[in-house]
Amino acid sequence: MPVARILFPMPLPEPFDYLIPDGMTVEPGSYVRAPLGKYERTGVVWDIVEADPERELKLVADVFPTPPMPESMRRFIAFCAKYNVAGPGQVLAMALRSRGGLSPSPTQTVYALTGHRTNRMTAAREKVLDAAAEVGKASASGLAKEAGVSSSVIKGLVETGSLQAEIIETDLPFAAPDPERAGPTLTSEQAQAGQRLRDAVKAGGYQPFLLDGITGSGKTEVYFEAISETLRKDPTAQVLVLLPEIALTQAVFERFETRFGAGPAPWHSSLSDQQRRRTWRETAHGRARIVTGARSALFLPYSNLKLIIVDEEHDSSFKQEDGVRYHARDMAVMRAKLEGATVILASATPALETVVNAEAGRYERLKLSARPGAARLPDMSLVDLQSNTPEKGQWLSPVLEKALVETFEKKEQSLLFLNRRGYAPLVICKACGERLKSPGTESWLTEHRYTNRLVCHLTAWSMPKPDNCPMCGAKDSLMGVGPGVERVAEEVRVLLPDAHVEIFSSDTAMGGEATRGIVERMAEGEIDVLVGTQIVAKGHNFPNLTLVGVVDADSGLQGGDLRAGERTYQLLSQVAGRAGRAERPGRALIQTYQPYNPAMQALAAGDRDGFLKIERDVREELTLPPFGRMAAMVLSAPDAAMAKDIGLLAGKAAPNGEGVTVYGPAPAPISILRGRHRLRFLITAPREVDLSAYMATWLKALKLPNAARVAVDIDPYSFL
DNA sequence: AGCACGCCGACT
DNA sequence: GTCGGCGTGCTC
Repeated sequence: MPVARILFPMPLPEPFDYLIPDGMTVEPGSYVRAPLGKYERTGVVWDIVEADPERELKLVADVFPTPPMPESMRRFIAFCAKYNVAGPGQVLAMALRSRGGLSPSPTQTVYALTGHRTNRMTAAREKVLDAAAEVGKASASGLAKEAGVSSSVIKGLVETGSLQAEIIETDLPFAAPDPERAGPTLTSEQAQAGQRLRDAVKAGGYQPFLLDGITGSGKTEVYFEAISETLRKDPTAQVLVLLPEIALTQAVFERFETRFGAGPAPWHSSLSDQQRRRTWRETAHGRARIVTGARSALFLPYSNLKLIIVDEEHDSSFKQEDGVRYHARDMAVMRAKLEGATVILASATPALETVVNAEAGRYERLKLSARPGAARLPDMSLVDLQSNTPEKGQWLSPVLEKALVETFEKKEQSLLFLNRRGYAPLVICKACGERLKSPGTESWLTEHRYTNRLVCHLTAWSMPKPDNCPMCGAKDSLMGVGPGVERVAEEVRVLLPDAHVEIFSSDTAMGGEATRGIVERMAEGEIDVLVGTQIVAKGHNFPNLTLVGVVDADSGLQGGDLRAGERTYQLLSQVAGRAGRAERPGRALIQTYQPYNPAMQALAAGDRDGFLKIERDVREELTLPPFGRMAAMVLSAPDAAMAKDIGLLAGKAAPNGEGVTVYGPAPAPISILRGRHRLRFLITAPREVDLSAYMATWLKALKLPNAARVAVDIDPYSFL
């Protein structure tokens, strides 16, 4: 008697066994319902084995009409669980993040004109027929609302035969992209890279690429060639394009639409339930041919995934930092391997890990070194703040001020970059010296003048700015310290009273609509100086932007983070790359107190490879990633005493491992977060050690009180 | 994950 | 005497 082993999307240690009732067709990968405890739940048949006739088992209740999850996907889930030290069920839960996707689309009744006019017309009926002529097919309530009448009028018109009811599915299939559509004319360099990708897709099988092209060199058009070939070669093949969440904009959607005549299926955290189940269902049935999404789109149940593109592959948003902690870029490469697919990692500033993989021959490197047309990379120069100090209480050096004035006088645009939201990143009391913190954390409150509130950027907690110091009660003693984008914008407004200055940060650009507004005004030249955070670094093209000023280049270098230098280099070169993308040459001024830091020197010289070489040597010397492995274990408890106890407990439980070094426990850099006291271990090992297995053994040996929590992070990025 | 079972403190 | 706090263990 065959038994279905069903994996549930829960943190259970293994799949559970169920009998398959007579007449039910179930295969490995089938999506099923089965009784579990008190309720019936959805799971996936992991495999089918022979039953022990002695065992009393429950029966599989139902099978969904969805194509079974392919074996490659099940193997991917198993790998992902093992590698990232999570339960397979927890990983499966990421793949089932759409409630309705397993069932057929819900339906809706819509009404359309039949062309027949009754002779018993009334004013209300007239209005409805007019509305129907205008909007086409619509629901009864929609039509009634449009016409400004009650829905009983619709009912009457159906009875007289003027309107006809029609049942349609609410989740429509995505329009099919057309691979034969001609793309833009490519430069010879682009065409060559594009042809290499086409050849790889034609040959089939696992083939990893690093598409290494400077900002503005047309990486997108080149990987569009690979997409086109994938769709053309196999009419059921699917393509996944992973993008940083922040880059999933209307503009990107439109680029796909222009190239392939149809937009991609979207997947990201702010989709509605309806959009989510639509993309999920269409992907599972193989009807969505191109999916663009944030990191979680990697866990959609593609029926025939043949190409994965990780755009901006160096971007740290591909690292998931809670729940199952995984790196979508690394998992994408593994998924491509299991699917026998082509994978393209694209970036102007590839991660050191990726460059090392390319140099070792594990990835094939394709270089794009020129900007098409007249566009040139901006001239970069460092502004040494030691000798070029801004006036007290200001943040723009005389050199940068002069450049801003010149640019404005030439009627060109400037962009000032500062990765700090709000007005001031710290608020202190002049009377008692208190630094205002968010409750239950060690994190400082940021002053926001725009809303007149004090905000915690870590927990999003906020309060109106009080008149009196909450500690000593002194009146009007609270003072914002340090620069935020609001304060820098204020400084520019004093410097250039006639200029139109705007702020671009996640606070001013809530939602796509406001973002588009700012981007459009900037593109049309209505804004003279844009002061922005990280959000300005991505993708936008502003033809008249010729000056980029980096207000505080050093801010990213602090914190003792393993990748601080690398990240600073990537971010700043991306920001600087915004300047001079059309005919006019651009320049970038980078304000720093550390002009001799290798990252700064490399930026000024435009010597990315030289910088990577220094980084590489340092990491190799210290056997840090990618030359060694690293993991973190973060423990938290509701109070300091328990935190100390569990730290000792966990330290004692650490197993011995060949070559493994355990550092800690140390207070986590943000040691109190949301009222919980946090400790951290860092674990390093040589490359050949299976650090995942080591961490799993440690976790198993660890018995902690219920209030304590543990999280394992393989290859941590954030050191918070 | 969700839920039941169970064992101790404060209430009609 | 019961109601309900959340620690522990189970779900094929």
